[in-house]
Amino acid sequence: MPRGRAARFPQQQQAILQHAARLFASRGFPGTSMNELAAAAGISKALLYHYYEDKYQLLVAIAEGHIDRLTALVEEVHAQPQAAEARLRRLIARFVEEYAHAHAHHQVLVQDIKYLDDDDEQRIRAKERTVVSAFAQAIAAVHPALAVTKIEKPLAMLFFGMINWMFTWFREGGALDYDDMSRLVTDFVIGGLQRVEGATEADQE
Amino acid sequence: MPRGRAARFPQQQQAILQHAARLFASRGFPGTSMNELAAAAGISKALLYHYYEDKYQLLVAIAEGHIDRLTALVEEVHAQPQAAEARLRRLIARFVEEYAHAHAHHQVLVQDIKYLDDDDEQRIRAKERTVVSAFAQAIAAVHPALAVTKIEKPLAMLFFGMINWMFTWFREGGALDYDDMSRLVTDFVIGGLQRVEGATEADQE
DNA sequence: TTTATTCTTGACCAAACGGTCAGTCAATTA
DNA sequence: TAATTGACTGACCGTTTGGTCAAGAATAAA
Repeated sequence: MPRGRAARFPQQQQAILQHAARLFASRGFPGTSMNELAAAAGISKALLYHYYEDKYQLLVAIAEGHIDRLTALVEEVHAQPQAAEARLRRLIARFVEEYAHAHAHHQVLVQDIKYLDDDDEQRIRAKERTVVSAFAQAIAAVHPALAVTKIEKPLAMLFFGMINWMFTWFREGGALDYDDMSRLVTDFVIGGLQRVEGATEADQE
Repeated sequence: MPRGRAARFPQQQQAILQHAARLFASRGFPGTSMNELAAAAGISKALLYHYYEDKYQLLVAIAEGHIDRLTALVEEVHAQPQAAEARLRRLIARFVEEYAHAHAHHQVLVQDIKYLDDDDEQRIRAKERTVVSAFAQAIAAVHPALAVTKIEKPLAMLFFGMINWMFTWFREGGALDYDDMSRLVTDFVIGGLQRVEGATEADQE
């Protein structure tokens, strides 16, 4: 006698999340009202609450979904057997690619994470840390000297700064495309790491 | 028979702006209420409106004040006669220093600029562009080949990404201090630029 | 001392907020 | 086909929002 959920339910939920990500990204979490979101999704506000418990759960779903995809990406690259520098290059290229694809979700992850409860924030930051660690490890594999002075993580963070910020100013259709950017960032990082390695070795003498 | 403004007026205005910058930085512009700000400043909400016309003017004052200081900083370094690489190093060091000093104001400039009216946003973004251009120029002075392919500005933006992001993760008291960070960033950038110069020259052959 | 003005506040306002609710309608299944 | 539930909405709720206002206290110039 019951009646199951409609087959469209997950798609509709996903569509709402997509609109939410775009709005949160451009107007911020507190700056986005549920009325705006309902209008953007083309449904009533009440129906919004049929698909998500409340506004906050949307934020959690966006942030957690994105960091989980990044984690999966790291593991995917890690699983492929290849030389250290090739792996670092591949990692950088795949991240630029993923950020370009999930622009809004990524912006929400970096800019609206502060609106999470302590519990949720800590859980998601922990996942972020594993991603950063994987990057730091990939860096240390190319330049073992950097791990000696324990600056692989700060260097990984400098890299994340570059590409997080990239999507606030980079617009496709200009002189450079994503491939150019990916190559530019990769060369910049590889060169920067070499130089820092040289400088730290000089310091230790 | 009149009565001038109290001598404390500008200081009080400045103190309020300081509290506003800290709150906007940590909770976002739409996420900060005037009640919270009044409480943080230790005054009534009504008195807040004696010192500032409305909430929006606080945002403008924070953003514009900060970008004006950065502009002044660029001109100060530009006025000193010195070699190209020394000037770039000096510029980077002074920026890291200034960001460290005006942490909250800077965060507001980068994260809450989107809440400005079109007019104000355009005016402030124009000022930002002059700062970026100055950096791009300093980069091109060290590596003229980069200007040929017109990638000095993207490279300058990669640099800004590094240091903008830096203040979301870097905390004094750890293994590295600001001087270490400044040196690390500088070496990283100098090395990265060299490598990119080499790569672009190879592309052109 | 008078007088004009600033400094300061608690009480207040309309609008917008996140969220709820009663109820309509359509689909599923027994 | 009758019962049950999911999909969906407009009207509504209490609270908080940015902002105002009348009025008192403090203060400096005349």
